[in-house]
Amino acid sequence: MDEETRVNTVVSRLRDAGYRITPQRMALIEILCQSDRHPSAGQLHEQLKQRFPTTSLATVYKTLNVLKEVGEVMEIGFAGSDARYDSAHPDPHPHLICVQCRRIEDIDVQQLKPESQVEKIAERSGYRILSYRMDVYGLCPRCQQEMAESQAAAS
Amino acid sequence: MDEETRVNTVVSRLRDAGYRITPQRMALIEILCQSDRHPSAGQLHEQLKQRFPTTSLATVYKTLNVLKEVGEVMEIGFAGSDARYDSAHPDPHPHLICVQCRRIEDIDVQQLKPESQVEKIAERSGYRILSYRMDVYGLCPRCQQEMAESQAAAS
DNA sequence: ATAGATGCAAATATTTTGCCGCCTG
DNA sequence: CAGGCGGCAAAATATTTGCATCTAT
Repeated sequence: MDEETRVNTVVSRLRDAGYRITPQRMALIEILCQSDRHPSAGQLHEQLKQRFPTTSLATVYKTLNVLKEVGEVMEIGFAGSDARYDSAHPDPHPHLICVQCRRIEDIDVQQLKPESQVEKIAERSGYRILSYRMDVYGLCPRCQQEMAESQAAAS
Repeated sequence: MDEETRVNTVVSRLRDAGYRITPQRMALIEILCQSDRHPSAGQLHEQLKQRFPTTSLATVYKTLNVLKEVGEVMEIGFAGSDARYDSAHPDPHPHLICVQCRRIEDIDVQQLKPESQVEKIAERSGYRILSYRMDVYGLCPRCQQEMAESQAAAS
């Protein structure tokens, strides 16, 4: 799905749920769909202010909550850090997170099939499974290299 | 590993890292190892105050950070909510989380083998994988039943 | 026209930090 | 007895809420 189609999908979903499409919301949706990083509310606010300088952070949070409600953004929460948002790929999928530079990448689901495993869990636990989350933590190639270089310099 | 052994392991790890074993820390470690729930800092503080009424929440956080540092507690963070801690099972393992009552259960790793999948990710991404996290969200049997009953009453 | 949205500020919630007196090792 | 630790309060961070004004439908 290309970016424009994705934006239209989100807009329709909002409208159908009875929400208004304001310029600020429109802009936020576009920003969300453009970014393949996984921005925080603050980062989204910074970008939004470039187009609407008076926009408040509260509006960003309110809009994000609305988008969560209609299922068009996924929120990824971490302890001691702010939450990250992903609208380009609202369906559950695993993330690869660099513990050094905080970069968050999507993992190609082709590589990993958690769904079949999740079903097994449902059967044995009696839970009705709604979604899942999988994060893999590590050092990205860039940070590995930087650490190797700084170690070499120190010795 | 039984609870007493686990407590001793944590205590040794702290001592070896040069940290002191104070009565408050001892008590917190015991509380952590006893609970199979996944308590928050506030809940731990409540329990700790039963034995040491003057204990402050700051001390709980400081001790938890020390324990994280030596790798003897795992912190599980959520957006918009407080972090939960798990010392009984510090190795990475999946969690089953009820979105209604916030209960967090451990998933028997026998049911699920994320490690093999995680290795595949390492190969293809160039990341050095350090750990992973997997959460499955759903409704626990109890909450399913409660929802069914309240719906029946409403109709 | 009007229900709902924005933006500002203040409130909440969670976690961290500074400082001082106390206690463990 | 010395440096680390506990406790208190204040700060820092992240998110939500109240309210007056404005606007999309």
